[in-house]
Amino acid sequence: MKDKRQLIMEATLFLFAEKGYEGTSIRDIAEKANVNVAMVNYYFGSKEKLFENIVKLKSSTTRLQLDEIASNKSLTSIEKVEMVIDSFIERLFTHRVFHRLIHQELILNQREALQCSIVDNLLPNASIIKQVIETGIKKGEFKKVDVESTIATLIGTINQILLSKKMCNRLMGKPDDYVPYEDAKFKKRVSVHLKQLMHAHLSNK
Amino acid sequence: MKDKRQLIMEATLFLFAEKGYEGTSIRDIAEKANVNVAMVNYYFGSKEKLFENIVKLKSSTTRLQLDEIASNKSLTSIEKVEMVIDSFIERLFTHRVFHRLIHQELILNQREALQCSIVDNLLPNASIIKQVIETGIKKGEFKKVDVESTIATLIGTINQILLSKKMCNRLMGKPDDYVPYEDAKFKKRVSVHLKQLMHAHLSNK
DNA sequence: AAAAGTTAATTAAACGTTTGTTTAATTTAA
DNA sequence: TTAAATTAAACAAACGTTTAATTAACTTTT
Repeated sequence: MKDKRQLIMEATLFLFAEKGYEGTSIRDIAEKANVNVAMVNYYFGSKEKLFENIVKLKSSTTRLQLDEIASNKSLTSIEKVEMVIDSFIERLFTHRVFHRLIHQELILNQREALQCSIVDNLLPNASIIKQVIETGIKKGEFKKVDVESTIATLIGTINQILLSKKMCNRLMGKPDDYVPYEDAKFKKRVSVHLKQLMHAHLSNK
Repeated sequence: MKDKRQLIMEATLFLFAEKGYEGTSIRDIAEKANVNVAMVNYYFGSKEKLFENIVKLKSSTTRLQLDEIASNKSLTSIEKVEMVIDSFIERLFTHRVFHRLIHQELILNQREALQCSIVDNLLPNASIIKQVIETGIKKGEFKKVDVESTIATLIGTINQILLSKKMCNRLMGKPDDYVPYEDAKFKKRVSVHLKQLMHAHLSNK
C-alpha cells in the first residue's frame, strides 16, 4: 500500500486542479485520499504548506530536457525550435493537471510567495527558448522577430488548448465529451501547427 | 450617488478577478462597495446569481465590432485579420479585469452552467475570425493552415500576456512594478508582433 | 522469544472562525 | 400611509485546525 503522504498529495493535486485552492476543503482531500482529516495537518502542518510541498515537488523535475536540446551543437536553430515545441507539448500534456493548477495560481493574485516560486520555476524554461531564438537570429538563420512575444505565442498557444477542455473542444470543433489530451493524433496536430507557424515566422528562407 | 446595485457589481468584478470566486466573501464585497452585507442578497438573491448577473451584463456588449470587420467587403482577408487583431487587443486590454475573471472560471471545472454561458459568449467571436481566415483560404489569399489552431494561437498569445501580470513582466523583460496594460507602446508591440506572425503564417505572397 | 517501554500513526470529536444567507426591526422615499 | 431600502443581529453550515485517546510498529530489556 502507498505512502499516505503521497496519497494526500495526489488527491490534493487532482482536487486543486479541478476545483481550485479555495474550492477544495481538507475534508474533500481526506475523503479522496481515504485518510482521516487530521492526517493532512499531521503530515503537512497546514493547507498552505501542503500546497507549497506539491509545487516544489512537481517543479523540481523540470528543465532537464530543454537544456539538453539547447546545448546540442549538431542541430540547426530551427531544428532546436522544433524539438523544443515537441518537448513542451509532451511535458505539458502529460502534466496537464499540475499545469492547470499553477496557472490558476498565476491568474489569481493571492499567495504572492507561491506565485513568485511558480514564476521562478517556469521562467528558466522560457529563457532556454529565448536563447535558442536569439542565437538563431545572430547566426542569420532567423528573422529579427520580437523574441519575448514569440515565446508568449508558443506558450500561449499550448495553454489556450490545455487549460480549458470545454473551450478547447468547442474551439477545435470536437464534441464536448472528447478528451483531446490523451489523443496522440491531437498532440500531433498541435505540434504540426506550431512547427509550421514558427517556421513561417522565424525562418529566413 | 451611484446605484447600489452597480456599486456591488463593480466591487464584485474587481474582487472576483483579484481573489477568485471562492476567495471573495460577501462581506468583502459589501465592504468594498460600502453597503450592508444583506444588500447583496437583497438585490441579487445569492452569490452565484450575482456572478451570473455580472457575466451576462459584461458579455452582452461584445461582438459588435468583429461583425462589422468581417462583413466589410472593401477589405482584403489579411487586412481583416489585422483589424481583428487590433480590435481584440483593444477590447481585452480594456476589459482585462473581467477577462481574467472569466478565464478563472474556464480553467476551473466547477459551476458547469456558468462555464457553458462563458463559452457560448466567447465562441461567436472566435467563429468570426474563423470565417475570415477560411474565406481567405478559399480566395487563395491565405495558405491552407489549421484554422482552429491558428485561432488558438491568436487568442492564446494575448491571454498569455494578459492573464498574469507577474508572468508577463518577467517574460517580456519588464520590472515587476511595471503595468503593461496601460502602456500604449506595449499594446503596439503586441499588435505588431501578432500582425507579423499572422502575415508570415497566412499570407500567400 | 516474551514482555515492557517508546515512539509514530491514526482516529473521532471538538475547537473557534468564517462562510452565505435570513430575519425582524428601522429608516427612507413616494 | 404604503412600499422600498437599509440595518444590525442571528442563523446554520462548513471551514481549517487542534486535542486527547487509541492503535500500530519498533526497541529495549528481561
